[in-house]
Amino acid sequence: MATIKDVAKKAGVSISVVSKTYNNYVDVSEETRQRIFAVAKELNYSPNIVAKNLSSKKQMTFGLISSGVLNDNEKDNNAFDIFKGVYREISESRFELSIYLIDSQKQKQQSYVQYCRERNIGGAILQGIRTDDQYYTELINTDIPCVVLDIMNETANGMIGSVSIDNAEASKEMALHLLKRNHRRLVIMTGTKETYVNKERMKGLEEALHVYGMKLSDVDVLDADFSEEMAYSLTKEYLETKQPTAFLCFSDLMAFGVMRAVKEAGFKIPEDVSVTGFDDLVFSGFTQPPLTTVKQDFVEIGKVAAQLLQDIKEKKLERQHIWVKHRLMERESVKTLPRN
Amino acid sequence: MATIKDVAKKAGVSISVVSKTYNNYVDVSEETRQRIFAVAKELNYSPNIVAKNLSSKKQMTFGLISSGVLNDNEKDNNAFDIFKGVYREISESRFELSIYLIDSQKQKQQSYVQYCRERNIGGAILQGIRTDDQYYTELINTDIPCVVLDIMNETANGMIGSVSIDNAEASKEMALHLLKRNHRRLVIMTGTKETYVNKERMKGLEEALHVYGMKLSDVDVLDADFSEEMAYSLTKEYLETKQPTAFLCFSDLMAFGVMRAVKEAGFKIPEDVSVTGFDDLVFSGFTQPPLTTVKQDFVEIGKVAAQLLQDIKEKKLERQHIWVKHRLMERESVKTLPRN
DNA sequence: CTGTTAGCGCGTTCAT
DNA sequence: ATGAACGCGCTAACAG
Repeated sequence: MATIKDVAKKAGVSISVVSKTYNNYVDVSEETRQRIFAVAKELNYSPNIVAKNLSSKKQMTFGLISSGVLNDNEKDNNAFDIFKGVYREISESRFELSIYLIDSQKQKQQSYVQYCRERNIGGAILQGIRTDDQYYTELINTDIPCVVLDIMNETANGMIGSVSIDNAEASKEMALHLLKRNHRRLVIMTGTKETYVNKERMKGLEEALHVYGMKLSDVDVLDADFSEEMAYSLTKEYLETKQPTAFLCFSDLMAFGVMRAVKEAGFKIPEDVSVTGFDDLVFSGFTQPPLTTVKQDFVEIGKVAAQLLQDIKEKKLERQHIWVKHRLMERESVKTLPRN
Repeated sequence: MATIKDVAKKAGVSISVVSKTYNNYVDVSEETRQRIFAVAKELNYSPNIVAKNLSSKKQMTFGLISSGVLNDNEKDNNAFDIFKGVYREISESRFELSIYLIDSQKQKQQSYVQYCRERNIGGAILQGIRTDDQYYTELINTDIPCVVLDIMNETANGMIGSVSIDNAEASKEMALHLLKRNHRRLVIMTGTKETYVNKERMKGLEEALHVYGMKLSDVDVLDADFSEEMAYSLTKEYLETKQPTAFLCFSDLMAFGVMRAVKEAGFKIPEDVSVTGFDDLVFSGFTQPPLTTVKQDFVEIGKVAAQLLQDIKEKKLERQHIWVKHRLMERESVKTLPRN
């Protein structure tokens, strides 16, 4: 492959002139500029990014540190959609994208900071990372700009941004959706308690209940840790003694488990029991019946995260947290009950 | 971040000794070796991959050039699974992985060769690339080792490997599966004619027909270009005049389209019409009825491709093409007909 | 406008 | 067993 040296020699100039024309310096005569590009084309030259990266102390690559892409449930394509959004955005910028996928099964993972340092990564997007992850803490305490997803950063570090939908609001809307349709005997299938999203969704739920003069203690809360299987067995057990009118689930995956258990218990959805989800996975439009849920636009979330990271990197940061809009997808898993 | 220089200074040695200990040279005394690692740990040092890449003329990164990840049908996660397999394998090796996703919508894409050169990429895995892609031809004619998926390389270039299931055999098995169950009025829903996989599947089909004393002209062939929608409309139209006993589809996506059209035409699957697919998408286990299809293990394909690429790179290549085994997934979309 | 020089962080001879 | 010196391909002052 042709190097900058080859181009310089053939064009009869020094390498610095070549470098300058490629980096849009103004002090290169239009004539030599043209000549250099002509020679470059002839030699099939294009600058080596690796060398460029090392030489200019500028950092030109961003990292996407993501858990959940590798070992997620096969029906769960969220992490993948985020990846798509990030990739699209970054590929249209002048940055490179490096991917670091965490396999939560495997213990031996590398420090995120080390990962970034080794690759001269100038900023990272974190997805599916738990706040109690030691490497997470290590990373956000460095000067490496970060954008975190589904975590509200409590850190004072100005280089941290975050992106998510308004989980509390979305959850409130969904609860209201059920309440408005006269559902009162509700079961809430929640996810991992400690997570930011779960806390937010609980908050929204409480607000909705409050509107109807109810409290959290007026509904049953089952903790299924965002797991389809756990939701399935909890529901199965629950239905042996009680019969609620609706299950409000904090994820579609859990809703799938609930639906399965409800059907196996001999109930019809939504005639006997209503079910709602959260996320809007591809699957959710094809369940029987199609699932009413909150749509999160993960591709958009990824895209926005990548934009925010660039903004932070270029110091033109305006806000710390960006809300991506969600949407209530009304399908056929919810029945309107007669007013009692 | 600490550099090799810092470590050298603190350990009281020259940088070359540090470099050597990190690169497993034998001529470093065990004592200084230990000391260097101790200092490195203290300084939180780890070698800069970018610099390493530039300095050693060895190429340490592989590229995954993939079409279909970005703009594929949302139900189609094949490209993603391949990505997973490749990532897993590469991340356990000493190589880095660079991703290059092709958006077939956008015209302005960069030459694959240029992509590789700029990043000092030492080998590439190509997926979802068409053989009539000009950049494809350009790339495989260089000395850059490549592994192509679902393409049988016709090139003489020894640096090219390929991985796929045995499409002909799989197709034959599926056709036999139908024939054995006394289906004779068959409709074959084929994909893009020019593709390698389609040709192979046709070949297998013909072999199966031959076993039963039939020829290709004894069945109806509909070309749906691997598109769900096209399969849908072709089926719809077809069913207005004819009534076959089974549709053999060259992809699950097309099978979905067929199933929809069949149902809309008032037929039951599999009671009135049987349908089979190819790929085994996540969705296929959840259609009504669950789809009988050929499972391709895409994660495995990705993994094998990455292994093969490493082998080629390290010159210990044994074979050019590796077959990954497929599996016939017998579910509920095929009925056994009474013998006629 | 153009060229010279000095690195970036590291690997690799070649002496010692 | 260790170190000095050179270079990978490029950017970035600084001179001219």
